[in-house]
Amino acid sequence: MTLMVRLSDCTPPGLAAFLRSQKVTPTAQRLNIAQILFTQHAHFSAEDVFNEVNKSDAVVSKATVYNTLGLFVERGLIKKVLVDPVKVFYDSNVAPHHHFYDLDSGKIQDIEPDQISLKEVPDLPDGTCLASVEVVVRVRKQ
Amino acid sequence: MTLMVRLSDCTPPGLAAFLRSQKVTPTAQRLNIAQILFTQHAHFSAEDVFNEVNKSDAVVSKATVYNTLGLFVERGLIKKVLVDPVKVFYDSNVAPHHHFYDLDSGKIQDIEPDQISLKEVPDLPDGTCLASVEVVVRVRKQ
DNA sequence: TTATAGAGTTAGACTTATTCTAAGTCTAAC
DNA sequence: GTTAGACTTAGAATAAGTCTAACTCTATAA
Repeated sequence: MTLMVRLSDCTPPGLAAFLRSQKVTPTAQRLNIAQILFTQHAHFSAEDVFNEVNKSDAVVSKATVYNTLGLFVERGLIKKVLVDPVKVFYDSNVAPHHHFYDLDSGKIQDIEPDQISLKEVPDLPDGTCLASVEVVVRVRKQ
Repeated sequence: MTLMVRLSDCTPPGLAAFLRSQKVTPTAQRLNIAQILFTQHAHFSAEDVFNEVNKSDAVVSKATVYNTLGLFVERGLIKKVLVDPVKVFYDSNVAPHHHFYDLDSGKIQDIEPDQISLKEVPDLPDGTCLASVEVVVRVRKQ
């Protein structure tokens, strides 16, 4: 269930098998979206995915794009990245890593996990368990 | 210009002097908003500030709330906190620290700086300089 | 003081990301 | 093949945040 496994076969049948293995019914729309997400490392907004998936002949509605991204997040196939105050990005790299966010260009870049790491994880608030640790390094021109 | 200095005098004249020292003209609306932000440690959404400031007799418009929060961020008096996918929070604690975000309740909590810290800052992308480093530890019930 | 320029504020319209709704379509299990 | 329920859809709805254009205040100079 790592990124490598997913990327090993990005043909429609390969993606369909992968989705099935994740208990996701592989519909035509989901395959189109999966193809976009899993054949390249990038950070997509919902709008990016919508534009990309509808660039060719395929037509997938906005609602389905949001539904599918939400489902994939729920299944752990992609991760939400909250770096921009106005929209959510989605990252098909679910391995532990962090992000640069360029305030001027709005571009997101991965920070490799060995490039940054926490000295210690703080004591969590009572009655809670860890969900994720996200580091965002904001940079600007110059 | 630390939090301590600011909190030492939260009377209207004290706040007015503080704003003036930060090159911010102390209007009635800004004083009302500053009072809310600087007399307690908390994380406010724009809506929180709007409700709080209009709870008593004062009436401050939504536009002014957004303008003022933006101005205070620009002047470094408060910080934006991006932890929630749908709205921005503002933190009157500008000292270096990080945040817990409870996915179930939506509550934000400070992580003291000695509780977490980075082993090393990664090499920044070419042509950029550091703006900020933000760590968000997401937790959930249990 | 008072006049004035420009900074600040306002209501409400607007924009934009995201969610909802209700009706139609597909999938898969029998 | 039927069928129940999962999936998709267009478009309406929601909600955070921004914009506009008119009005009001602040503070500086005379």
